[in-house]
Amino acid sequence: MAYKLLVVDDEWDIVDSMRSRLTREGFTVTVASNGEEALRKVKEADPDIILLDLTMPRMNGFEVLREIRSKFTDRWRPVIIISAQTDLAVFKHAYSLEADHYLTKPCKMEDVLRGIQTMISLMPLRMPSADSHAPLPPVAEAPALKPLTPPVQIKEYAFKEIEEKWQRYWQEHRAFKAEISAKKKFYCLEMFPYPSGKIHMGHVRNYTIGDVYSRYKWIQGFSVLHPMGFDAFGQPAENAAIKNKTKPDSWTYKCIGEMERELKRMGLSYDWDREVSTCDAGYYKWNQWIFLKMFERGLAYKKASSVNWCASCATTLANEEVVDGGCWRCHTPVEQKELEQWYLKITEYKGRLLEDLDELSEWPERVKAMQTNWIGKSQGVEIYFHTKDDNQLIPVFTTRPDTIFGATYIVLAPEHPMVEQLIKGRPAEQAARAFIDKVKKESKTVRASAEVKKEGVFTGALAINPVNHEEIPIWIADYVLMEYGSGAIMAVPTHDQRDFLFAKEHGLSLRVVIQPENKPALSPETMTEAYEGDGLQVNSGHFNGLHNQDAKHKIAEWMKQHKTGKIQTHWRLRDWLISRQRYWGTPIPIIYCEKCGIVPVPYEELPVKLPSDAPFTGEGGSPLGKVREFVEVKCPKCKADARRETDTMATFFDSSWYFLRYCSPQNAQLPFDPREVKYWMPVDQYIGGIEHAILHLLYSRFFTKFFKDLVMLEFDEPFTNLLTQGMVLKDGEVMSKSRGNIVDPDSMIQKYGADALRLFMLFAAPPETELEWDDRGLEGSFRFLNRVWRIQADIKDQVAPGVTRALHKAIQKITDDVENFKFNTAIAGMMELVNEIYKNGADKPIYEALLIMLAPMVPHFCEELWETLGHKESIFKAQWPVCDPALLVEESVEMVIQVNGKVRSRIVVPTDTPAEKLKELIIADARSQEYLQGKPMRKFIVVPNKLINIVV
RNA sequence: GGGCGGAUGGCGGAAUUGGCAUACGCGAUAGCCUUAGGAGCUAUUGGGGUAACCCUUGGAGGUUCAAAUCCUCUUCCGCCCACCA
Repeated sequence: MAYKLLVVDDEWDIVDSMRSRLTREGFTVTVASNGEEALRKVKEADPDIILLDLTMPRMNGFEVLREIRSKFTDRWRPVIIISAQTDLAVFKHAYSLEADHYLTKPCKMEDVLRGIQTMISLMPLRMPSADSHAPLPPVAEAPALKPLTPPVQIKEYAFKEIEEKWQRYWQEHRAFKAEISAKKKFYCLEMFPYPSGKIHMGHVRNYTIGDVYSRYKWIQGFSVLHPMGFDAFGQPAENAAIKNKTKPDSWTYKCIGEMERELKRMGLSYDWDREVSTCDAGYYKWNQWIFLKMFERGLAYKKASSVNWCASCATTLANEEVVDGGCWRCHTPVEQKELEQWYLKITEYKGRLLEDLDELSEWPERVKAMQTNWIGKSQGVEIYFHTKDDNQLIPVFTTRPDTIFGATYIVLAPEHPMVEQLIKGRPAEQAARAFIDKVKKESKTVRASAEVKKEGVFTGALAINPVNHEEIPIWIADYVLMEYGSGAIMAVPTHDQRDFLFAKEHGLSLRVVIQPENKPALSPETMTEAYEGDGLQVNSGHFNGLHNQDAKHKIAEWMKQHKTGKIQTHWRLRDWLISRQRYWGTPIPIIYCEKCGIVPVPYEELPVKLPSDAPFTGEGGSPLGKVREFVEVKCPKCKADARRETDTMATFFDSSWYFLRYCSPQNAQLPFDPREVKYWMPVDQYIGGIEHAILHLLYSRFFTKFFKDLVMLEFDEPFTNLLTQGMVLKDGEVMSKSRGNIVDPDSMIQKYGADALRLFMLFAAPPETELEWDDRGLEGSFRFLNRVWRIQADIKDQVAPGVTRALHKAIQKITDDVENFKFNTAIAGMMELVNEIYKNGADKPIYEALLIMLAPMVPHFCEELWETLGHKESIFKAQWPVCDPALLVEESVEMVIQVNGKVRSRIVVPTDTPAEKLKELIIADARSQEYLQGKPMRKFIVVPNKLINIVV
């Protein structure tokens, strides 16, 4: 039986070593690093023996022991105290609390094991006795525990001091100040964070990747712009305001401060002088400026649309705030409410947004595919159906005009404007109205998520199919959306799965109009699902026999001629709703006047500032609407009493142009200085999560094109290269609070230093793929740094030529890998070089070259060693090592000899030995001959300096 | 349902794009060393077999002198979008 041990100590390294050693001895080991955790673990893991340290923060060992003795009395649980306390009073007190054994730190592992063995041997003798349930006898007051001298510095390099030292150095020397110069520029940008106050592993990964690349560019001699800022508007600040009675601005700035500190502890090479926060009036002023420019050009406009509305909170809800059809805060059922809202006419740029994707050769294909789908250009035909009774037009959009002869009914969305007149006075009116009301009540999310079941009602009206003049019924169904196409479809149940299901459900007729080739013929009676593939036209009048792909065009053409339809391009992209009925965002700079209507705030009055004293109750609509001084204004045109817009902008607006603001963050005349932008833009490398593949990137592209149209920019696309980094997982799952599997970056920095953390993040996986968090892996990175650290103690004057060759091979590989973001293999290359150095030694130039290549990844560490080696300037002023191809050439190579594709032998030959010579050598090679056995060679294939394959 | 991407040792991942599968790291095993312990150093580590040798990149087939890589079929997984007409 494996005994279960619980080891409790606040010193992580002791706990860890005990765990590994005791596990090796065959025990099941649970660990805890503080008293509270220990008690929880006693309950969960039910340990047989407990090893307990006395001095721990918050709850000391005495208290833990007391708790264990009073709460866990079901059986005897030996407790071994392992403590550095040598005071007799402490010793006595521990025993008075029924400790079973006391070991003084530092102690030998053998003593620990012996102690455990003794406890095990005693176990059968010590059953729970009656008096163990009795309350503990009163004991003398616990003696004070002496604070322990901190454990000896076990780290071989003092990362803490080193990291602080160099962070200070970079700050004081403005080491990463971006400046316009004659040098080639490089703009490296990572998506700026929402200032939640704490960084998470995703940030660490994102920013480390960007940091390595920009530091690499620094060393390469580029003029680098590497800025950081905060996407600081948004709901969490408002929620915090309601909950904690704070103000959104002070809460946000506090979070920014905390986040900044954490980012700085990562040692990131930002030009902090260019920091931007979108909630600064100096920033959002330009949001308003841009909005007005768009308004002038008719790109910002107002239109009614339905929103999720909570009647009890009197507020709008984002889709994410609708939980099970109810308000996330008060669970009141969510309704759809029509509100006048501001939109941006992004659809005006749809063609350019689609076409210019071709320019983006360095973007991941999948991001481009996602954008293409989002814009959703599709070619089709708008077919004109008419009602039978009063000849009213019902246009219907389809991408499958080839199936028109199979249309056996048409379906309107419940919101379709013609529904009312169609049902009026018909027998089905009652049922139809009930159905429409039911659908209207459902929020969009509910309606979209309702799977499979397709509900609908017959209007009682008929329509005429324009190609064959057939009379077909008009239905209303929830599976047709008003937002897409014309809000009406022709239904072809045989060739569209949704129509098929609906027709079967409601007993509507089916007709096959496309027969697949080389497959059994379809018939409506036997079909179990729609056939959506290609085939030959049947039941299609004079189009019979055509392939449906040809018929598509012929039928469209025919309808155009007979004016029964028109060829139409349809786009999925909608205009962008930017109104938010919230406080913590950019106020939309608009004034409503009874006489003059919608009046823009004059430019010279910008910014329209957020009032700082808005009330936060979470109820009764936007807090802005309750601030009289804000709402009540004079009309800029006629000076009459007027009302200010209380909606604010969606935060996506803020982030659609921040990369331009970084070029001249202080500029008071314009959103960005054209001279600076001309030098720095476009962004050479953009790095961020895939979750922004659609909206943020699309909006940024839209803004860029808009600025180009204002002649403020000369380029079409803002981001030349895009890298979408993968997520950080723990145990195969995304790290999240709800899963409780968060690993806090800051605590890892405490333990191993920022450099080790950075190194691990880069080494564990390529940037694009998911990264599985692994404590052990981080330790491995830390170990590697220590290995490199120790080389300094043993630098040779001369080394074997093999080491120099290894260096140059490494330079070639690492340079190529870093350039292409293959950091994991770049680090593997460095590890190989270090292994070589451990075998054969290194001289100073080799060590220095290694440090320079390592510097972008572990900057503090390399700066420190660089200084130790006697350099006065930062390592980032050094030259990136260059590979000398002449040194790569080896005099001899080992070649693999294959016989019939299987490795049978190897020979060492001079480099570039010709094939003829190789043949001779093989005839002389005994091992090869064994396999050839005098059989004639049919083929003799040579891959130079690598491999020979002989076919017999 | 549509689109994109995956599947390689006990684990994270390599493989110059068709040329020695498993680099590098983690974990594991043994030894050395010294320390209370950790750390460090050295060696071994895909599976089977005493060995020669055989097998192995989710599965089945194919192309090729040669396949993780190309082709066909198939299974499973992940992400994004989606009653999109």
